[in-house]
Amino acid sequence: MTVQLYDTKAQTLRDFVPLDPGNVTIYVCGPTVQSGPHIGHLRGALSFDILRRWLTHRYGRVTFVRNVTDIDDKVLANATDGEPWWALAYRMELEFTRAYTAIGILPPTYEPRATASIPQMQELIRRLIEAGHAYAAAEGTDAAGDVYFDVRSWTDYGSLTNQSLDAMEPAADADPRGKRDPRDFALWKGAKADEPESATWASPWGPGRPGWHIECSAMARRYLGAEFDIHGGGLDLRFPHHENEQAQSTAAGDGFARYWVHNGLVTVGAQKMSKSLFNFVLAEDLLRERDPLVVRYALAAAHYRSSLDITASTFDEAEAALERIRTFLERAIRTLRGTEDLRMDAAVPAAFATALDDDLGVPQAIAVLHETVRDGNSALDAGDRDAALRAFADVAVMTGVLGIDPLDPHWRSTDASAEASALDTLVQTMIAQRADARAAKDWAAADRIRDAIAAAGIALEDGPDGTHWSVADAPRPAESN
RNA sequence: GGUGGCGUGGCCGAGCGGCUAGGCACCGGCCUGCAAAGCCGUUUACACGGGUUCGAAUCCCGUCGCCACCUCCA
Repeated sequence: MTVQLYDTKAQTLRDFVPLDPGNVTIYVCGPTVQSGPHIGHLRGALSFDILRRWLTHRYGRVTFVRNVTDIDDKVLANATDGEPWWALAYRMELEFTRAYTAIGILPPTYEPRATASIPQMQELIRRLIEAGHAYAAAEGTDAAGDVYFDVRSWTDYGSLTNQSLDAMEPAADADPRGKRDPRDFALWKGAKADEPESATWASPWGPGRPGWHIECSAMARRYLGAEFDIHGGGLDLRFPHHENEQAQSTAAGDGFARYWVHNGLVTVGAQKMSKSLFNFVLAEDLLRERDPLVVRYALAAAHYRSSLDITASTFDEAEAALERIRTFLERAIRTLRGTEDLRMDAAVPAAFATALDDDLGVPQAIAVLHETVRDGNSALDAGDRDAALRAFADVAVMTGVLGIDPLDPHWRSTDASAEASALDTLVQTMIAQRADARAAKDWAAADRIRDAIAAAGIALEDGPDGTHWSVADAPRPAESN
């Protein structure tokens, strides 16, 4: 009954034992807000959203931190045409939030911006220098003002990704820039003449800005403490980012992350997305074309550690599977209407819990979900109200945990209750006319009415309890909130 | 060169030594005025070659192919 997680550092499945079972702590690397979100960002954030939901289900309380990297080389480089870097960063941050929200990713407990924790970063650097694991570049070199982490001083360096310094690809001799070792990385970057003053902070080592890696170390410590349970991020962040984070924090004396969890990458045509290959799928485009719930389902359906290849039918299949779930829920509600506590507070089915406990086995959990849907449909066919009610409650609680409940108001397109009501009246009238035609065995007239309704994108279903309609192919706005 | 991962039926995608994963698609049946939805059933597997075992998709060895990281990247 314990949760197991694959720890990428240990390279094995480990029993998850939180420091404090009353408050599980998770830090996930958030986006560098240099440009808009793509489907890979969504997949990564979604993986940890589901992990967070499941651990919340298991432990009751999870403190979940996902940062915003709003100062970085790329942010400065991408700010052009008179737009200040900080304006770009905020504009992109809003895009990320919008996309995350659209697919039902819950807001983090805290969402710190890097620029709001500069003192904490400086403090960490100060401790590293004091401990002899960091040094300021020599005066007079073109690296003056920089502070570097001394990788040779920390024998544990490389332990996260199982690499030895000597085996690493030699950094093409390179310009040592006053480094003791070419692999030493910047903790603090001295201000450059061509960089805006607004991106410069005073420090004991002169004006400058923090290096990328120190940002996460400092924010994790600030919001979760010197030691916390889970550190997450994309597989591509393992090296150098996470390796460096771990080196900094542990060299400074912090316990840091106890479990490292990494999500697999999204590929398109079996290749990693890259701008040079023109195979980038931007969240904005995707969410304009697809129901956000379908996007969520499709991105969640594969195991979080496997790479997910996007093909032409990826989202069509997700949509069909969701439709099956939705149809069952709606059918059950119609049939079981009047039953007390339709959405009873059911515990999740054991098989479902077992699947998620096993390294967040969402694919198997979804298999349990679909089996329950089938059982529920069978029960409805057989008129077994108790069994149907049980299945309904199970499906509701399972889709709730996964955040894919089709009936959740979150997925409803913009408030259209008045329109929906008007439409219902209209369609009900036509259904009644069709019923008359059918009663008179005037099949031609009945089919004409059904065709007319179908032309409007509305599907009819004849059941023992009457005819029901649903919008067959609902276009949804990109922003549902 | 170093460190990891992957190769399952028409497609997606589980599987961690023996018992049907699941979804989509296809075909047959039930239901229906016809459909739709739903239910039942059938079909197509484990890259290749060895080995271990009573038994392997699952463990071991080898071969081939693919991917990621070692440089900014979820």
